[in-house]
Amino acid sequence: MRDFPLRLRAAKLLELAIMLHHHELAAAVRAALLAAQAGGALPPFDLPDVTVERPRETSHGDYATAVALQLARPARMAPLKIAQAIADHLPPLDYLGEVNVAPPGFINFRLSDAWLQGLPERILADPAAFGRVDHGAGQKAQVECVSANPTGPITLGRTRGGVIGDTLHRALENAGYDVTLEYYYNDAGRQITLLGESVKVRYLQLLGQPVELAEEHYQGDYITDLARELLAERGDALVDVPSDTFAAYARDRISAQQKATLARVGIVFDNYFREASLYETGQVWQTLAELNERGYVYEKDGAQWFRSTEFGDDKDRVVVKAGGEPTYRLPDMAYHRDKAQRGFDLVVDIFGPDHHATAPQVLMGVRALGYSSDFVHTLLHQIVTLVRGGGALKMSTRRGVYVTLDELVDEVGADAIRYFMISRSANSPVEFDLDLAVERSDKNPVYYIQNAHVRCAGIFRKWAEAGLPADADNDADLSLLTHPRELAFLRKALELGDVLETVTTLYEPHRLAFYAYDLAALFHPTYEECRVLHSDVPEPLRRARLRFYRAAQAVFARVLDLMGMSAPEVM
RNA sequence: GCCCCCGUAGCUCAAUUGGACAGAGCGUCGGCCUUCUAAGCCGAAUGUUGCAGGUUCGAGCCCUGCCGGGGGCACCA
Repeated sequence: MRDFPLRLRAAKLLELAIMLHHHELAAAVRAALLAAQAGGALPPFDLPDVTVERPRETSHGDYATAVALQLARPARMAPLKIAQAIADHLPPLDYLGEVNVAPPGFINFRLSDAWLQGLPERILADPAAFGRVDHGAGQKAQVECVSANPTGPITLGRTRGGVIGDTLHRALENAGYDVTLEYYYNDAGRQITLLGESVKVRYLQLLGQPVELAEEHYQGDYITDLARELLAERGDALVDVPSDTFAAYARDRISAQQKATLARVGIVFDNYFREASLYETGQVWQTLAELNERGYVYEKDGAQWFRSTEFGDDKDRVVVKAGGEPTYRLPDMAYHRDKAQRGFDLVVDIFGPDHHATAPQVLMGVRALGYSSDFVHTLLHQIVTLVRGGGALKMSTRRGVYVTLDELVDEVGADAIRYFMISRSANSPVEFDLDLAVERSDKNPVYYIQNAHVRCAGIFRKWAEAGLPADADNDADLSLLTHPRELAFLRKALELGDVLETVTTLYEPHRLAFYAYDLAALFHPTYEECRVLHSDVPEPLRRARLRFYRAAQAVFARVLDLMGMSAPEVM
C-alpha cells in the first residue's frame, strides 16, 4: 500500500523516459557541466541553454549536442576538450549506451540496444499513450479553422485548413491541452444578403420571370437546386417574400451540408461560433466603444476608422462604413476579444492565402483593446491544386466551377484527403494528384503507410488461423531482437514523442505525415527480412518478433489515428 | 508601388529553427516472386540550395541588395 504512490511516480518517470530523452539528456548535460566546473575541469561561466537534438546522420548516434562549440568562447577552451570534460562528468543513465566526442566538439549519445529491445513492451503497456507529451497540461487551447461563409460548398482550400486544424487539434490534445475546435460561422452581413438574392432570382426564374443574376451573385448550380427545393415545398407562395427568407433557408441548408461533408473527413467541430451572436449580445458595438475610449477610432468621410497605423499597419482601416454598417473587421475583432475573454492559453487561427493580409489587422485590434496578442498564433497555408492526368484543374467557386469535397471523398476517400492535405508544409502549395491518390501501390504514400498496419495484422491473422495461442508472445525474450532493421525501426518509433512535441510547438502538422512515411519505409524492409511464421525461425525468436510486430502495429494504429486516418486490417 | 509566401536533384517537396557529408518520393537505370510477404523489397546515378555581399567557430536557414514565380493590398469576407 505504501509503495503505491512510488509506483505511480516510477510509471511517470518511465513514461517520460520513453518520450523525452532530449530533455532528460539536456538536464544531464547541464548537471555534467556543473560537476565539471565544481571539479575544476571547466572554468566558471554562466550555463547556456543546452539543447540536445537528433543528428540527421544516424551514424552519429541517436542524440547529440553542440553545446561545447557554443562554450568555446566563454570557457576559453578548445571545444573538443570541453566536450570531453562534459562526457567525463555525465551521470549514469540506464537507457544510454555509447557516448563519444567528435570533432569539432559534438557529443554524441547512443541508446543502448538492451533499452531499445524493451521498447515494444513499453509501447504495448499503453499503446494509446505512446508518444504522449505534457507541455500543454492544464492549459486551454482553441483551434479555429474552415470558418467558411455558409454560401456554398466547402472548397479545397478550406478543406486544407480544416485538416491542418483538426490534426493540430488531435496533436494538442495529445500534448495535454484541453482543446476546442471551433468554426467561426459568418451568418451575418453582405455575403448572406447576396446568397438570399441569388436564390430568389433563381426561384423567380423557375417561375418564368425575366430576372437575371448580377455579377456579384452566386452562380453555382447548388443555388438553383435550393430554389427548386423551395419551389417544391412552397410553390409560388414566396414570390413577394423578401430575400431574407431565402437567405435564411439557404444558409441553414448549406451549413448543414457543410457540416455533414466535413464529418466525412473526420472533422467535427466542438463549437460553431455565430457571427450574428456578436450582434445579438451587443459585443460588436461594445468593441467599437472600447476602441473609441482607448482613442483608436476616428471619423472621416462619414466612416469610422481604426488607427491600425499605430500598430504598424501602412494605413488606417475602416471599421464602420459611412452607411453605418460594420466592415468584417469589427466583428472579427469582437470575436477575438471574446477569445481573449474566454481565457484560452493558446489560440491557433488557420487562414488560407486569401486572408494573409487581414490576419495581422485582427491582432492589431486585439492589442488596441488592451490584450496581448501573444496567445494567438496565426497559421497561414498555401493553396491546393487538383491534378489529373498530369494537368491542373482550375476552379472558381463563384463561377460554379469546382470539385466539391463530397465528390473528392467519393473519388479518393477520406484517408487520402487527410494525408495529402498535411503532406506539405503549410507554406508550400499542395498538388493533389487524383490519380496517385487512388493508386493501390507503394507509389501512393497513403497505401504504403496503411499497408504497414495491414501487414502486421496479417501476421496475427495467419497466426490465429493456424490455431496457435494468441498470447504466445506475452513473455517473449526481447533481447533476441538484434537485427539492425528491427533496432532501426524501434529507434524511429521512439521519435514519435519528439515529432509530436515539434508539431505542437511549431504548429507544423506536416511533420506527422513525413514521420508516418519514414516509419513505414523502415517497416517494410524489416517485414521483408525479419520473418516470423517461417518454419526456419527458432521458436524463441518467433515469439520475440511476434511481440515486435504487435508493437509495430500499435504504433501505426496510433500514428494513423493522430492523423485522423483509418488503420485497416486488410486491403 | 507596398506586404506575405516560395525559389533546394529532371519533377514534387523535406531538412529537428544556426550544426557534422543538404535528404525523401516520383521519374531514370539495374536486380529480386517454390517460403507469413510483389498492393512489396534491394541497389545505382543525380546538387555552385536563384544571384551578390554580410554576420560567426559554423549559413539552405539570420541581415542587406538584386532576379524570378505565386498570392494579397475594398467603406467585400
